[in-house]
Amino acid sequence: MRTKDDEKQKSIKNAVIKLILERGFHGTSISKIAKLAGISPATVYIYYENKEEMMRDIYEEYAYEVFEIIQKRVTSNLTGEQLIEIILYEYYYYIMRNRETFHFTEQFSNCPSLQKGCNTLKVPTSLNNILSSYKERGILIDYKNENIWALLIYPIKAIALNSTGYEISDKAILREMVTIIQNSLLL
Amino acid sequence: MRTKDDEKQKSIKNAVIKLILERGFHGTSISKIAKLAGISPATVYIYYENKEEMMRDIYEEYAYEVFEIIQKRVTSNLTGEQLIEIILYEYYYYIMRNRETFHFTEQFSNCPSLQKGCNTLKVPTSLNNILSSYKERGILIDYKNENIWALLIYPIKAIALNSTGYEISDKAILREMVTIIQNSLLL
Amino acid sequence: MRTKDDEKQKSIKNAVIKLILERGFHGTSISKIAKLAGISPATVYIYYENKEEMMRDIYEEYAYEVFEIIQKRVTSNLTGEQLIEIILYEYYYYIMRNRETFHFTEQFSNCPSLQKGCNTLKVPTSLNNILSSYKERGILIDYKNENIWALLIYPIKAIALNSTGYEISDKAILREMVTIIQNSLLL
Amino acid sequence: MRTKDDEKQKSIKNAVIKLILERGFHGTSISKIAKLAGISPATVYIYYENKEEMMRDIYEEYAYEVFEIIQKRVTSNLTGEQLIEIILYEYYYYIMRNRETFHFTEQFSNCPSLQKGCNTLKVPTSLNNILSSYKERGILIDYKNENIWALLIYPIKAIALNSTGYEISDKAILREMVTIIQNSLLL
DNA sequence: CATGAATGAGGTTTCATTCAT
DNA sequence: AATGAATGAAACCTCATTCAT
Repeated sequence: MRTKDDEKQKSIKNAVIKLILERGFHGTSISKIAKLAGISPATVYIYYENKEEMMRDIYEEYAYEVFEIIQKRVTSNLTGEQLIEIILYEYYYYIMRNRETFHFTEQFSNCPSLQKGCNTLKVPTSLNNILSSYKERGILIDYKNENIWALLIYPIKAIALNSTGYEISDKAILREMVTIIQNSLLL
Repeated sequence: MRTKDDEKQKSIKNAVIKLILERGFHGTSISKIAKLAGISPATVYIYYENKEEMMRDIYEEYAYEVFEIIQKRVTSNLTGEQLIEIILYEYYYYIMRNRETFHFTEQFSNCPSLQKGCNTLKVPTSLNNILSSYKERGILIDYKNENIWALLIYPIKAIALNSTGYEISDKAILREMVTIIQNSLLL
Repeated sequence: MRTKDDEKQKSIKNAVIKLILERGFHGTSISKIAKLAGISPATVYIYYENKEEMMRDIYEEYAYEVFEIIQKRVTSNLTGEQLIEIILYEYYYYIMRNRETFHFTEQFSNCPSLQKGCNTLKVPTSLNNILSSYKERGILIDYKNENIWALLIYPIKAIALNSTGYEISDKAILREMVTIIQNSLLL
Repeated sequence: MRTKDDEKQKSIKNAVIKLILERGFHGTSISKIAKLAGISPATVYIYYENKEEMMRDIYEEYAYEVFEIIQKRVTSNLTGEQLIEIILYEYYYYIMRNRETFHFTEQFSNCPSLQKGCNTLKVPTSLNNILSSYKERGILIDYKNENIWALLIYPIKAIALNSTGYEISDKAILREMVTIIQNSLLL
């Protein structure tokens, strides 16, 4: 028998992300995915039980990616300023480097019918542990974690999505935002 | 008859928003809309040229609504604290009161194919003028407007979307967020 | 608006019966039906909610037809011999005249998955009343109705389905069967 | 290995019959059969050339089973009453014991496309010989064999298929039917 | 012998839109 | 203006079968 082809699954994923970005969810059909991936529509169903499961699987693969990246760059011996700077920069440049997958996950998390049965995105515990450690050491103000993450992530999303494309002004905005967040969260 | 028409158009809009929330974009078809609105599919095409135009029209009607509401509550004789508190509270409770239309517009603004030909959401000039006025009077720190709005709006979105449903903890989170934003934006 | 076309519905029914007879249930697809009826597959769904409902509807239309025909020919002033002769002959020639619809209904009643939700065929009350009347008058032996119908109908089915096509021998067989049944059911 | 093969083929057959009963012909696919039989779809094609041949093979295996059973129980030294009683009872209880295979064969024999190339069911010669023997001895009335079999088999089918499930009334109906048939066929 | 991967063909159904009244 | 009928195109998915191991 033939063995399952990782390349093939990868090309399905790429096709999904490309199409979602270009044409949105409705506009991304199995046959279009298959055509772009260079396989038969029927083959998709060897790798995924149905369209919904396929979307969820790909979503969950990418949804946590950014947190994993951040996690790798963050350690407990950073200053508070460094901690915030790294998180914000990493998040910002992740979006810029991965506009496609980022848009994909954003669309997904705004579509209630797709999210059904799909764990809503949670910040990994280990990252919350780091926050706790900085709070205990009196570096980070003792705000609720929900609010801290809302401040670390969402404003960055806003400026990344509205990015002008002019590198100089983008950098200035990001630079300023880092300062604002540092001032608001550090003692 | 003028009245009749307006009623019909209104019932189309309501049907669209209800269906989008319940079943997402795919899952919202002309015939379902027509059935829910109590009219014939063909009648939809008397009011809108096609589906896309219909969606865009409804989107634009609701996208600015929240800013209009905020604008009405904001005047130049508020203290900085009041200004920020009002914007944040109004935005938060708008989302809570209008989850349906809010989700609709959020989905829309994340779907590239729908947004085509549809002005991306911009904060109205009058609101930017108010920011300028507070900056000039030395009340608001002179950050870039992009960043100020990113801070006034996006963290609130985050906490509104993650709302637990328990009023007490929701209120505490919101209360704290207001304080944080006040501290970070006011001199 | 266009009005629903009875001709169209009739041609759908004919197509269904023809195809079922030629190729069985599996082998009778909506698109084949539509092609044979000269309409679009989508149009079928204007007349029937889905395939199952379509099949059931057509089945129920024809399943009772034979009983209606028998009913019209049967009155209470017949002798016992005449009663049985008429029922058997009518049933036999109905099958011969309507092989297509008969086969259709037979297949249907043997397919458990199709019958689900479809009243199993029952002999109409009025016919049962006639049996009762003949029993009360001491013409028909007082057997259970289930058994009487099993004898009036099923052996005829057998010989109609195995019909050789040679009219002379077919007639002789039928003639003999009438005698047998008369002898077994009449006092 | 011989044993292994036979087991596999048997498990295919069981899967087919189970699925046919549960979900009808359409609804019984090679892959479902394979899954239920615990083998690969491709393996089915080692045992059968294609789906049609598989169905026919299984049909022919079971179609004659009931006659074989009857044959074993019938000998020439029975009285006429016993002969008829035994045939009717054996047939009835065969259906009750083997509803699955019985339904399978019934469906098959009503589906023209499946029957193609498949000998239509004929009563085995040896059983016809027995009828002849009883006729010659003046026990059985000299009706045509077609009619005798139509009376021995088809009314029983009717009452077995309409079985109420209440053993007492079922038994009474069967008991009565035996008497009727005995009276109508015996001198 | 046995397998899971692969697929073209086709299944049922819904879609956005137009037609005829 | 308003409608239900009508439809070509396309949606998702399964099928019987073959391929490569």
